[in-house]
Amino acid sequence: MSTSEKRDYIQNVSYDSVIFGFNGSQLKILVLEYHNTGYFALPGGFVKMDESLDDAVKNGVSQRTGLKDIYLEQFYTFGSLTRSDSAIMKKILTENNLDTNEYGWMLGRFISIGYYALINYENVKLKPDELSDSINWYSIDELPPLMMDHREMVDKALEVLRQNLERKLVGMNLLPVKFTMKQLQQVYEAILGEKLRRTTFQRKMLSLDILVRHEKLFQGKAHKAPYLYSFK
Amino acid sequence: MSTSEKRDYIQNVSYDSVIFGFNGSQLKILVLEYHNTGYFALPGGFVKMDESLDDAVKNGVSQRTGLKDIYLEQFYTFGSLTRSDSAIMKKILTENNLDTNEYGWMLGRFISIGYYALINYENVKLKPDELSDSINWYSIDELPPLMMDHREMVDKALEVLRQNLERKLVGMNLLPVKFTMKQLQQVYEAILGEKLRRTTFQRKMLSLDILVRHEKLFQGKAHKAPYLYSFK
DNA sequence: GTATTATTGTAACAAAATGAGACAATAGTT
DNA sequence: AACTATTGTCTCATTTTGTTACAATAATAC
Repeated sequence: MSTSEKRDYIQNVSYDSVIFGFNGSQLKILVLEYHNTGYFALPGGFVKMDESLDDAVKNGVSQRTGLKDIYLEQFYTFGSLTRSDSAIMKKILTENNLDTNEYGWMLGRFISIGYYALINYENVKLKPDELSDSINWYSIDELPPLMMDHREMVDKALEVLRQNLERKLVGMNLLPVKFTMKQLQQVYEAILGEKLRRTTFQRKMLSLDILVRHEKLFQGKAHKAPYLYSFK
Repeated sequence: MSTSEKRDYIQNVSYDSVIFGFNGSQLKILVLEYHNTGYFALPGGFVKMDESLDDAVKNGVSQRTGLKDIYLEQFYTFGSLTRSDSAIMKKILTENNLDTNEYGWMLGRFISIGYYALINYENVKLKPDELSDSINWYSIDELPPLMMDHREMVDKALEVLRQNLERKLVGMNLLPVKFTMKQLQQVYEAILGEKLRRTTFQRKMLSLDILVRHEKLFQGKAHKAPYLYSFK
């Protein structure tokens, strides 16, 4: 980044992303850790003056995951005065040997737009950015302490995701193209945080008329092989 | 406004509000018209550097309606590049004899956070601001053409309001404290845009255990008087 | 007073959706 | 060939919702 870049971005506006993936049994999100600070945070970024908000988020999430065509939903905009913390940002800059004059604009108050992404866990190639040590998957019930209001963001993202689960088709973004009914049920259970009845779930899904049944999946187990399905 | 105020506001960020009221039969929203321009718009404003987003909206809506303790919900943040239109803003400034140098910051690209408000129609005392001719109620199905993306905002606000109708209690904000079952049903019908079955609606509402039944309301009509209810 | 009218509150039954359990089919193992 | 665990579907019970019916009024008309 160069000094001129300050003017390229909308001032005091950022975005943060809650990137959901599903490893087959648990719902996970991506969390990064800033160099030498112990600060864990959601992947975020800024919006260029000549770039739409959606594109800014899309590009940012793509860079970090190596994926294109990411399913994104805006879930809330965080605008309280107390959410920004200049001391935390200062430490992040200092530990990364960045000039706090040049990057002083990062210390101000930010309104941040939250997006969640649903991605296929297995296709991801994680790429830390310049400021961060690492970016890793964490189970949503085993998150490290997140800086500032990022924990609140995760909770809100999950709340909105749960609400959208009934209205929008979610599974297709977290699963491979072909999946078993059990896998689909596990996605629902992971998002809702509760067990569902197998027979009721299957009846419901089939009655929605959104699935195509394919060949069976032989898993080498000593029981009946399940069918594979895909979304219409 | 003075020149110094430019620095008091977050640049390139605005809010817009969809203020819903219910006149007894129709759902209405507040729309203002800018002086000498023919431009109809949603009430909006900017966010001061030392003010939370929620407070900015709360204050703005309060000033225009004369109400306190307004029920507000954030519904979406609009961040496309094409949504801002400097020609329209310029005309608004010119027709109000405002210097386009001093107020040039209003011509730029804005990310706008949408909130909807639910208020008791009857308590409102409307106050146009300095830039606008008038502020008036319009039925949601008889809106004038709105400038920029404000029509899209109304549609999105209504969509989110409908979704929230099942989850959150909405009637209390659009009705007087005590109301009849019929009035409550009319609010639901106005929001959902469809007729509901009287008996089913009544049974549902009573079974939710959220209403208190009070005395009857004698309307001077030749039929059984309905009970008044309030929310618990 | 008494019949009339329109609306309200609730009951009764039908239809649909969901919960819960049972069971046959079956892919691999013993 | 018997056994095991899981899947797909069926059945019946329970709950929720749709629909109709009807008694209980508050004012009006006579």
